[in-house]
Amino acid sequence: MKLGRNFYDRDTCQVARDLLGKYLVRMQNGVPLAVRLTETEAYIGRMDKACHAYNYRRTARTETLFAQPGTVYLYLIYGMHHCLNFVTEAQGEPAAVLIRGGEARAGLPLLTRNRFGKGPEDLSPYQRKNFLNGPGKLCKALALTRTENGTSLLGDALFVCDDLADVGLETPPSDRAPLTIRTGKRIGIDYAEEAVDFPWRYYL
DNA sequence: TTCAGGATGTACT
DNA sequence: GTACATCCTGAAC
Repeated sequence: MKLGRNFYDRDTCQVARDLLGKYLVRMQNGVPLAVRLTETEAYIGRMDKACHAYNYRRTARTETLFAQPGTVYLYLIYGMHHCLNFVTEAQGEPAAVLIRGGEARAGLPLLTRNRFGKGPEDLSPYQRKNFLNGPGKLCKALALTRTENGTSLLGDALFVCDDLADVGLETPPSDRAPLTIRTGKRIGIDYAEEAVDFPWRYYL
């Protein structure tokens, strides 16, 4: 079923871990796009120098991080890529999970069209391999931009669910195998001093 | 397969 | 003015 507010209203690392293997569903013009989540990272403002809202820093950009759990935090990075995050913990606690990677499960033709401007059958092996393995790539394939910043994950346009049957699709049996969750240091935050070593990256 | 370097716009100092 | 929770390309191996 669709994950509710209570799922996001928890410890951020726990949410990041629990999101692995779940399905992110995005409705684009009535077409369901579904991605199985395989890589996430936790960011916690109260003590994490890698977080945009470190030490409760409140600006126009970080305002979304203080919103209710289950809110979408979407920003532009390096002038050209978007990063999708799910706000966690109680309202007023700036924290979120960055969605770093996934695997396509539904809506493949539209996903590849968004990402590469062509159909699945026309992808090169390199494009197949590097399809959704990065936060910017995932946003491009799902057609997510800052327009979605501040929107809710509890609605019908963008949400996460346990099972593809919730969207009228079939969950592949291989997705039901037990998950092996790995952890490691987060990517691309070399500036974050002691937080560089926090093992807050989770992946299958 | 790996690596270096460039693209590009916004937030914040 | 500087830094940035990234991605792509082309060259070398």
